[in-house]
Amino acid sequence: MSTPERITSPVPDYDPERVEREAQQYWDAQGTFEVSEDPEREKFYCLCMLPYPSGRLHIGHVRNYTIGDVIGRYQRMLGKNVLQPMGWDAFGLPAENAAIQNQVAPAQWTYANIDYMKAQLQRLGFGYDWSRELATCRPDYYRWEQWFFTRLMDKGLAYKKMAVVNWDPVEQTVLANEQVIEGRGWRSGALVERREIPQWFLKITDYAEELLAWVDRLDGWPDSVRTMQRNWIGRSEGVEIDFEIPGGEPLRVYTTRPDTLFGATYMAVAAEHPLAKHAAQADPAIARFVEECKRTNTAEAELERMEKLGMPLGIEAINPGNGERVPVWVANFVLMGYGTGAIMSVPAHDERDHAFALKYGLEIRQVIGPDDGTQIDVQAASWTSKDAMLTVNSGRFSGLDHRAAFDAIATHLEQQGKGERRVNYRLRDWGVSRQRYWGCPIPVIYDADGGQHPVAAEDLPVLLPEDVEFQGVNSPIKDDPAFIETVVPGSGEPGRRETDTFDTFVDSSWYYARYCCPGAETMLDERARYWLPVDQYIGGIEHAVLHLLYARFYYKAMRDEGLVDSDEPFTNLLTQGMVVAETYYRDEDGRRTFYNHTEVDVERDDKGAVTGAVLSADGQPVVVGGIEKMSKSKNNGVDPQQMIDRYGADTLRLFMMFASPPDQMLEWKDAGVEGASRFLRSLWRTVSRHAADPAPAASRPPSVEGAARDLRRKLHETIAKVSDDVGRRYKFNTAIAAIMELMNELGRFDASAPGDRTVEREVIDNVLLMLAPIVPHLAHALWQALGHERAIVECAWPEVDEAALVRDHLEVVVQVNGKLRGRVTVAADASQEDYRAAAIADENVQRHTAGKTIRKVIVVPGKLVNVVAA
RNA sequence: GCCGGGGUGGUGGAAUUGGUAGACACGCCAGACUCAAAAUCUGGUUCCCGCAAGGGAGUGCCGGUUCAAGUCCGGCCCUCGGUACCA
Repeated sequence: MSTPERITSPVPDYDPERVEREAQQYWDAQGTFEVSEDPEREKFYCLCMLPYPSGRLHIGHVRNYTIGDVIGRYQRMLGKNVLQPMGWDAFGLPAENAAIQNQVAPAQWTYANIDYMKAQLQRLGFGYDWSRELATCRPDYYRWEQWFFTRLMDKGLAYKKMAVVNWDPVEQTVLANEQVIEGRGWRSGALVERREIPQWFLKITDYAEELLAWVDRLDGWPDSVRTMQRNWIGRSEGVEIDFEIPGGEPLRVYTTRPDTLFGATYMAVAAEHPLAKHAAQADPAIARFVEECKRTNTAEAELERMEKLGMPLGIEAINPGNGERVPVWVANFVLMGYGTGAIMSVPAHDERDHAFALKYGLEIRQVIGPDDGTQIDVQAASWTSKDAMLTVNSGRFSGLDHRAAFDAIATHLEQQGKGERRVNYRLRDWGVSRQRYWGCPIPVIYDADGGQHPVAAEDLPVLLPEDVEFQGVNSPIKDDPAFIETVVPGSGEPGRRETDTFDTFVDSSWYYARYCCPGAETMLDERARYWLPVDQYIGGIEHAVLHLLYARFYYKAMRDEGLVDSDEPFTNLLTQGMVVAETYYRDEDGRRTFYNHTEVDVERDDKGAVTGAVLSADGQPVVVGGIEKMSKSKNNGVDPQQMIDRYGADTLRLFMMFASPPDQMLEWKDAGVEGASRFLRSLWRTVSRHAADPAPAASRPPSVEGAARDLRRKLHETIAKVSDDVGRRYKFNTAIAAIMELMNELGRFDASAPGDRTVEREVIDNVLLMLAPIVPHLAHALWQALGHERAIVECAWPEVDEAALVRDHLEVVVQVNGKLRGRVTVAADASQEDYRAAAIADENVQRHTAGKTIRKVIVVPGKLVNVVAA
């Protein structure tokens, strides 16, 4: 504890606003974070997923960017040439919603948001090279996206086909899945329909095999993300089988279970399947059913959860295994977009087929069973195992295991010309067309015959008009002759522009490469080869599949275009857990309005449990909607601005890193910031007082003893732990806790012996160095106050003094039969026998072993002794 | 439905390779300082029994492996994220 007489002069209070302004001015003036390619130094590209400019930063952004900044600044202290860029994922749906609601052009709304949020990021002191800033809605960015798409068209990797969308029949517009609530359009309240329209696709499936193979080599990625990507790609080996239809084209299905062919008792096709369409023409009941199948949105989760319904088409197909005739049904759970749009149903050995068969009284026939002869009842439940099974009731294919039956039946079908082995992927081609305004225009021109022509490179970019007014909800460029009317490249004939725009995932699939070469007059240049791949990528776990898979695909496509020379874009990935928060809403006039927690008063019972909530403005109840991911649409974001204003950026940064480990979900509550603020104020006082005293001797005495030795040991143990936590484990919360423990110990240290102040100084210097990545402004100011000439941002990460870690004695715990019964101290070099003797000699151990025989003594050196007695 | 996470005190979380459950904080309680408040400092704080020493229980639920299980295995429950047009 510091004694009062040591205060030789009053020290200024911690003023975060001033400290942070001065540090930021220093970094700006020095150009600290502006970097260039330097082949002499090891590079480190540290990247956070770029934000959507929704209006204000929310707490999830602060978490994400603080993690990135801590890693970037730490790597910088290790001497690397660190690039940290920042930009804006600026196209997207919310800008159009704002436009429709507030009569403001999406561009204007977006640019205003970018300005505001950029100022917020700068206020937080992140070490970005702002000279590389980009916004995906700027023509100098999307020009190259358009150019690359025309290259993909030339290579046949971009193509057009029919695909289903959610159609709002009242608004006469396409809806995103998010805009469909309980089957109805979120504005109109109308029942949404599925509708097929022509759309552009990228052939990501051409890369399925490579994307899958490389998942195994992404050592720097979390296993959970790798598993999710593997499952998403969903490679399967199966057989395509033709079922003859008397008087018609054969019905082709794909199955991964040809071993169950003899159990196929009915077929099911999608509502959009030609067979269903044809049958609907003749039968009004089928037509009604097919029509009914359109009354659903396109989301897989919805489709899988809805009631499985079907109708017989009055058609029969011939099972090529046994020649039996089986009925063909139309079913709402079979989708045209998957496989062939038709399946063979084996109710005995597939859960969904089983449920459907029970519902409609279809035959359930067992064709596989346990290989030990155990009887199973497939009428009661499906039996789906591939292991320890044998085929039965399968003619000459009976008595085989899964692999043998698969091969024998597949070979038989191939010989008969009725089937072929096929590798299939769950992964589907990437639909990139959006029928919306605020996105990158797809650079295609149609001639009078509907022919497709990529826009010539010299005519790019196809500019999106920014000065627009929304009439209703539809994209203003869809009926804007000035945008649409053009000439066909080459022929000079009148042509019409594509009015669809790109999925915003296209924008975010290559931005990390463009950061490397700002201003380039090509898509990428040589500079990209220096910086890529990204060494550390940090972003939300919600992007585990879509964004991260699209970006991987795009990178490989860029590689094949000769633009980059590595295979994967992100060497190491840190998936940040989401910051989630309570939602509150009301349903009025068929639309749902969400309210922010700041607009709501929560009512609790005696135990603190939430019983309900009312809107502060009118005192009327709102629905407590449950905890969800923070999002603009759910209006459950937390505004970090108040905390910046009140406590400063460093306190907020420290709190965010201390609150939980980065990969864990964080349920936001406003409490706890106070502790971070208290720690920084206390640190400020301690260091300021120390700095106000005369400087201690520069070098430490050759040996320090007693309390000073213990303190030095604690210091170097802490350096070891913090280096491991920050550099390897990404556990910033425990790193901070370790530093707090060290500071608590320093607070108890009475610096009175000669050399003590030197040790105290060693602790303070190293604490500031370790905290510099997390609270860089405060570290900068205090480092300066201690009289260091070089700014802390230019200093190296501390090193562990191994000699300081040495201990003479260790305390270990003693258990009797696994229960803690005492503690003993042993010499650091104690033998197993020493441990055993010390443990058995312990008074409490004696009491618990009295009258028993000691059977075994387990010694874990340095940790514990377990005495097993009975 | 399917795929991937998570569940530990009043709260956030710690326990890194199977070895002391609850580090470090928040909150709360008591005390010091103060006319008072704020700030600061000291002590206490998983639950139950006990003056204490100490004992018992305890990491979502049920069962198992082990000298030893929050951690490993089997089966459940709840919850969050993704589910291809939110980003």
